[in-house]
Amino acid sequence: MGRAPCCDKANVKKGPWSPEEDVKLKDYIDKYGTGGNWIALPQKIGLKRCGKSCRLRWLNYLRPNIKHGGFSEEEDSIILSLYISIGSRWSIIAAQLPGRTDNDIKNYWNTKLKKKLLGRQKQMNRQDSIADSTENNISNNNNKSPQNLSNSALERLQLHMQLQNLQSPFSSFYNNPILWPKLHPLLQSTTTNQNTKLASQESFHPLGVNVDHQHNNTKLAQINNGVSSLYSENVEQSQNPAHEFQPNFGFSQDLRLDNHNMDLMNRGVSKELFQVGNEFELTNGSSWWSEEVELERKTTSSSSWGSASVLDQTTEGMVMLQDYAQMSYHSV
DNA sequence: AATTTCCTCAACCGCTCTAGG
DNA sequence: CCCTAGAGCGGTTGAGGAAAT
Repeated sequence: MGRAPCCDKANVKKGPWSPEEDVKLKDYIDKYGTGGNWIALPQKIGLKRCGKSCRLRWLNYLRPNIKHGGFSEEEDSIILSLYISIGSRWSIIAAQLPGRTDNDIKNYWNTKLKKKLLGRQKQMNRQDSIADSTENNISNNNNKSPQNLSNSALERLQLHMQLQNLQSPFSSFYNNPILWPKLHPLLQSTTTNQNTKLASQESFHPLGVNVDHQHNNTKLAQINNGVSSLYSENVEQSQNPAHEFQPNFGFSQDLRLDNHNMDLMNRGVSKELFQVGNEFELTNGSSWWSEEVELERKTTSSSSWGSASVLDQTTEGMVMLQDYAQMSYHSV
């Protein structure tokens, strides 16, 4: 007993779209819109296609103002930063890049950008192994990751590692993966803040390109309109009476958000998060930070290391979450 | 020139989420 | 509340082209 198919597979055409099909679909949507019902749409137009297929074709290819290929370095930066912060939430990442589709970004990441980065990481690793083979052995043994660590999370950790290595190659914490999962993120934050400050003092671009910081900061600041300020202001403020804003590298805080949201997810309340101005509020009226403290009090540790969760659902047209991205390239 | 291997990206699959009855 | 249909999303696949042998 499986799930009922969304359409009659036998009478549905699959595979690449012909130009005629494209024209039919585009003309219809241009004139009448989707009508809010993709499933019914192909029948109205006389297309032997699944509604989902029509939707995908429209969103990824036929929709106006779609850009294909030719990602700029700025786009690379944004993708990388958001990937590190929130993982493979392609639709959210795509929302930050006008004209780009989630599918496009996903493909670009999987086929090019990731390799570009990991290529640099291999270079770094080779240098490291010459410099310190002992430490690497320990590290390799410890790299046998917990099975509950998703690939996405691992990849993000790897990228963090790379960023940190490139910036601060001798940072023992980042070279010692065994430390990561064992520390509760809340505890981790105090440790990593030191590294964070250090790391953010130098200009850096993981792709090895020159970064126009001013430009990027402007762009990235636009992205940074939600959770990061939430986190930095609510949390850092509580820890730092002087309320000194520290641009941060994202590692610890990101993980804290992950854990927080994983906790909430596990409790089935994450859907109830809403963005209220610069802070999130639970529907019961308590701030998420107070909720976090409460959760922290109740739970001894959080074992979930799944991919990041970002608060993204709001009503139509509202752009959500976003941030996060305690962008890597901020210089102080 | 022929064959094999690698790479890219459009499209599909199956799952979760959401809204409406 | 519960159920269901449709929308949306992320992971995966495979056809076709490019590069290597």
